[in-house]
Amino acid sequence: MARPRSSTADQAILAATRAALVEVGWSGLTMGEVARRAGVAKTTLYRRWTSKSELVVDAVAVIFDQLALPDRGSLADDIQEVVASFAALLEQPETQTSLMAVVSEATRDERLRERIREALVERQKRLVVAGRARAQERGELPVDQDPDTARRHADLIFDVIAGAVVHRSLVSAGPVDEEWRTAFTTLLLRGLEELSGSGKPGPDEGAEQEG
Amino acid sequence: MARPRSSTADQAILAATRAALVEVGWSGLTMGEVARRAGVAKTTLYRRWTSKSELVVDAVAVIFDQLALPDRGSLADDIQEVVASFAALLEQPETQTSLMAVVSEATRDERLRERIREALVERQKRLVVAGRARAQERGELPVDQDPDTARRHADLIFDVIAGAVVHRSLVSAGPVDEEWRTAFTTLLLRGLEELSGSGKPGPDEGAEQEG
Amino acid sequence: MARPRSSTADQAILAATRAALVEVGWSGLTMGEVARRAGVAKTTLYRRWTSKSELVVDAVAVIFDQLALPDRGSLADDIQEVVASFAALLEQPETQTSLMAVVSEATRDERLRERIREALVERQKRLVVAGRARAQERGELPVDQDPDTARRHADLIFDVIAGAVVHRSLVSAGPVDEEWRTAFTTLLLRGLEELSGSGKPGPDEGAEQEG
Amino acid sequence: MARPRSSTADQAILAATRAALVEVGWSGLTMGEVARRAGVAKTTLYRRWTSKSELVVDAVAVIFDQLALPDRGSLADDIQEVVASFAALLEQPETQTSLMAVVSEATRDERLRERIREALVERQKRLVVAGRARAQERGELPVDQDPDTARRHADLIFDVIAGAVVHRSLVSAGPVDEEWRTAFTTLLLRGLEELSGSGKPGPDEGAEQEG
DNA sequence: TGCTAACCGAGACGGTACGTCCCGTCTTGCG
DNA sequence: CGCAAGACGGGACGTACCGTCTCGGTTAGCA
Repeated sequence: MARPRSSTADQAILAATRAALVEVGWSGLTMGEVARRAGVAKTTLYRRWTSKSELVVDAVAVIFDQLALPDRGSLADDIQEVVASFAALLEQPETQTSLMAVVSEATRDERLRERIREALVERQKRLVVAGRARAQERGELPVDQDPDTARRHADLIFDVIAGAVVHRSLVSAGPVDEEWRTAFTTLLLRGLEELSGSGKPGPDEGAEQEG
Repeated sequence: MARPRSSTADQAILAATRAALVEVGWSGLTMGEVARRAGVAKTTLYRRWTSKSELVVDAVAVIFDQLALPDRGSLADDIQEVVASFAALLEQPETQTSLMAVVSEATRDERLRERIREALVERQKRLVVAGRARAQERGELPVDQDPDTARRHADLIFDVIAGAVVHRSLVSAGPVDEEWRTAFTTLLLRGLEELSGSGKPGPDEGAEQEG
Repeated sequence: MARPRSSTADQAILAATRAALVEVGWSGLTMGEVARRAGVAKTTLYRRWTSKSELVVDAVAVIFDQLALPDRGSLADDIQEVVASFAALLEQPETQTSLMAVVSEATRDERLRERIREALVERQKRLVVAGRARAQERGELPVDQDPDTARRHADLIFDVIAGAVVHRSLVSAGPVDEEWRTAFTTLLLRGLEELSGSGKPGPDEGAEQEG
Repeated sequence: MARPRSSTADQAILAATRAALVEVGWSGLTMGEVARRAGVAKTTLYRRWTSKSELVVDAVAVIFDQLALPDRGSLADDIQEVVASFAALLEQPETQTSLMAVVSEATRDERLRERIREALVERQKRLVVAGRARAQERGELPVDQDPDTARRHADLIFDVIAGAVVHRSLVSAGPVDEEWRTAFTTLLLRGLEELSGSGKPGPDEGAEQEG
């Protein structure tokens, strides 16, 4: 009956949020400033997002959607690739701050936790699923017997990869360089085989493509 | 020549910070409230810590110092143990929020990053070092040839364990239960052997592997 | 276009200021306390008055507006009257302190000086103007020839009366009693005639003095 | 028995106070800053003066002691002279601010009021006494019959002169220029004659309205 | 095609916490 | 044992944002 909400405003707000994040970071980001940049009233902003955190989750989600998994020919190379591109994303200051800050807020806010799962975790888990499928096609990993186990393994692998990279770059504050990526991939690769192989031997040469 | 700083005040402030964190959480924590609880003037507080973040790093560090690594007889059990106790720490809401918030702030603050490395990362890395040494004594892992490589491996393992557990519980928001711990340990264990073995199969798996 | 400022708040703030002045005096007066009493946020207060001084000028101005000049039948009596009522105002401790403190601040603040001129000086000069007009009607003083000279004389008379009374009661700390008022009026009255008469002898002293 | 107080410190403190007053004014003046400039501990300062006000009264008193009354040959010229030199003093910003601020504080502090009377009022009243004496010698004013009346007249004159000049320059914020001084002197001179007109009835009794 | 309700921008509002400044007092160790 | 140095508990400052609440002015969709 009455006037509908302007969708132009939504886009302007998210764009303004990203722009402001780059310039002033999470803690310097204020609702008032986002509103000002978007040429929008604070009221309008609060009508759509109840907090800075929710706004930032939505604004940041699209950045992670840029991640892709080009086929590099082997599982090892695919892992190295995704680790490298994820680390590259985390080098952008606004991604770092936003991600951690939002996670921090979420520890006290179930609603926000849910939004993070939807907008970030589940969306990026696709990379793991794709990588595993590809490795299975190549015969590098055994084909899943049980879809439930498959999902649990994918979850674990996602947490190990994302967790290790984030911890390395943000907490330990060390570089995610060639050397680190190689060592990490080595560690992960054998672990993966073991996990998937359920007791089968896994010398990385020897019976390599033996299945 | 002048009056020295009161170490009583330091203790009172850190204790007050921990107490307040439990009650009101990170975002509810204010410098004024900490000062009030500690029976101290705000100025005294700012004379020692320039921000809420630095204060919380120091206050939280002692909580992590409680982590220990009792000898469970095998590397696998030791890993399971440390994962379980680390996860238990992360179940306390104030630990969760504080840790992530502080990491988030640190992305824009080198000084804070350094304090985190000193007070948290380097201090807890001792668990990995101890676990590896013990496994080497038991013959579960080959003895280090090169101290530098040893350190890099310890760093990697620390990031993988801490990162995976944190990501699992805080980002993916899944439980760190018996099942997850077992799967994670399996993954990690084989990866470790591979990493340490420099191509050689682990000593006690030798026969098994080669069949 | 936006919400207009609440005039209710203005009134509440000025009233709270006066009330607080009576209770705690100038130096005990804080912006925070005024805001609390007025049921108003500090920001609202600072939006209108940039300092305690400006606020107090406005709050005190209305007290001085109570001054009136009832017709006592002669210039001498009118002067005695205004001196007495002005001195009575200055006996109130909050008027004393506020007035002097504000003048003191104004010596370093042109903006405040202007506000004092507007809110106090110009407003109260009306008493002098009215008194002179009445005296001229009565024939006690010659009618002004030149409006500019008239204004300068009024200014001078105002400074002499206000200055002498303030100095007497606040600096010399002596009483502005009947005796002092009579002596002061005597002094002022003859001076006035001389000033206004532009060389003409005063009506009742002429022969006496020259003789 | 114990070590005596350093009198050097006293001089250094008063000098530092005057220097600081010139630079930062009354409101910018802090005990800590005075101590720092004087190379003295705050403790030492508080041992001698209990408040900023008392310190400033003592520091400012010596400035007023510079006032002198050279003989200009006539009462009118002497008055013009003292008004001019007093106004010149009041043009120095630190004198203005300090004087008014101290008077303001004094309205709530009898001890300070007494110190002002001693250090400023009584000391400068000498100018009036000297001027009257000189005028009486010249025959411009009748010789005093009663010392008590003489004192009261001197007090009144002092309040009128000091009050008018202070009010003119600090409250009305007008210039104490040649024109103003002349008008003021005219007013005062005739008033003085009338006031001194010994034994004669006051103008508002006796021959009040033409008689 | 005009009514009218929901939308919009602007920004004032009552609040909370901030980090700073200065207060006046209290150690501490040098001379 | 007086002093400088400066740490201490305390209180107010003026600012920055918060999230809510008027304000008029502006659409959009039903009548």
